[in-house]
Amino acid sequence: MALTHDEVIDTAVGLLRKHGLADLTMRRLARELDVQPGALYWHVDNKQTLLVRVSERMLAEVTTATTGDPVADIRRLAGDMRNAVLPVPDGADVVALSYALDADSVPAFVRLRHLVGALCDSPAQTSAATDLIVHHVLGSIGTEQDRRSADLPLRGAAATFERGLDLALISITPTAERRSAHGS
Amino acid sequence: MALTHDEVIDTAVGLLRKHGLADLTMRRLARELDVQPGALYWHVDNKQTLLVRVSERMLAEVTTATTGDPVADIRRLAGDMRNAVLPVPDGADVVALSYALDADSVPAFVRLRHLVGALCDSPAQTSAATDLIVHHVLGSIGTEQDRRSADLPLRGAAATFERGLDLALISITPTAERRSAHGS
DNA sequence: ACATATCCTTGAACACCGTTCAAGTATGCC
DNA sequence: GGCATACTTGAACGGTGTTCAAGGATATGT
Repeated sequence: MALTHDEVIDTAVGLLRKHGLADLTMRRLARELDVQPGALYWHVDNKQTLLVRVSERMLAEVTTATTGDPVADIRRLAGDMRNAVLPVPDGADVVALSYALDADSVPAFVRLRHLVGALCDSPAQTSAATDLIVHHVLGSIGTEQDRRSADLPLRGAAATFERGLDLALISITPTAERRSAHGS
Repeated sequence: MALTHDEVIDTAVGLLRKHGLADLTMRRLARELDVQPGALYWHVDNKQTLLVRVSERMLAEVTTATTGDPVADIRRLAGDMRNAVLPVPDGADVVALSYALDADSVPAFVRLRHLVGALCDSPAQTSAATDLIVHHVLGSIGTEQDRRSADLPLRGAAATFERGLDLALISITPTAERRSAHGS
């Protein structure tokens, strides 16, 4: 059977999930597929674009339902992204690259921007708030993964993630709701 | 003359500044110092810790004066960090690693945390807000650098950075000041 | 002045890496 | 069968981080 683009990407994701970026090499990937390294270059331009595809695949199934409350939806979407990326070593780095290079090709990012837009007055504010949230999500995950791979303790990473996300959300929550939620 | 730890780090910073991470190799660094690659390992444990030292050196001179207004100080400190890291290709990646592994050894981070703490009620909130700001600063720079190195347009990166920072700051600005600044 | 101990460098090797490309093999179509 | 298109091989090119026995330099003690 001939190799498939999807087969290459899926195997790459599997390799990343199991061993991290250091072991996701073109040669290792070729070995995994019982193929010579050169064969991969028929299906993929180079390693960088392969990583972008890997990132898209990692986030492909992050598409939660809408509840009607945009703030709750954003919180849930961010949490789902974290759950999808955190167990994949070096996942945050890979996803950050694809956010920079081609954010529009990742449905999860498009949806996040849409949800944030519903709470913002201007496109500029929507961009700034979306960026802030994405940077926080990917930054938190990245820090956590860097520490994990260096065998350093993680001291309540999940709670810090949620708290930071809440702070980011405060800035785009309508003032009325903000005051009522202040005491919690 | 014998090689010095500082000389190695300084040359590494210069190399990173001029050519980016791809050209900051142990061999290239050794060539720059007219030395065999093995000699570097007397002064540095491995490449990862070398990068952490490089990051510390990059941020070493980011220590602005205090004006009395913590919000203004934070804004200025964040801007200075951006100015220090942005012109160094792949600088954000390198700094993110050192924030994850050893944030306390970078005075700029310690100072930021101190300033944020002055506006927060609890240590937990201080941690979350500091994380949020650092993630935004490094995420913005990282996105900008990734796009630059891929020859993609940058569409008002500086303005988006400032706006995102303002949003993050809203969440820790005392409510009274917040209402008065809302109309701008 | 000589021996010793510590500091630092060399040179070579090990086991990898991403990428290219002419030449070869399959596969489907007329 | 012939032919074009789709895909793979095998080998090479010029790199990479890291280790380590061996050796050279340098300072200290006598």
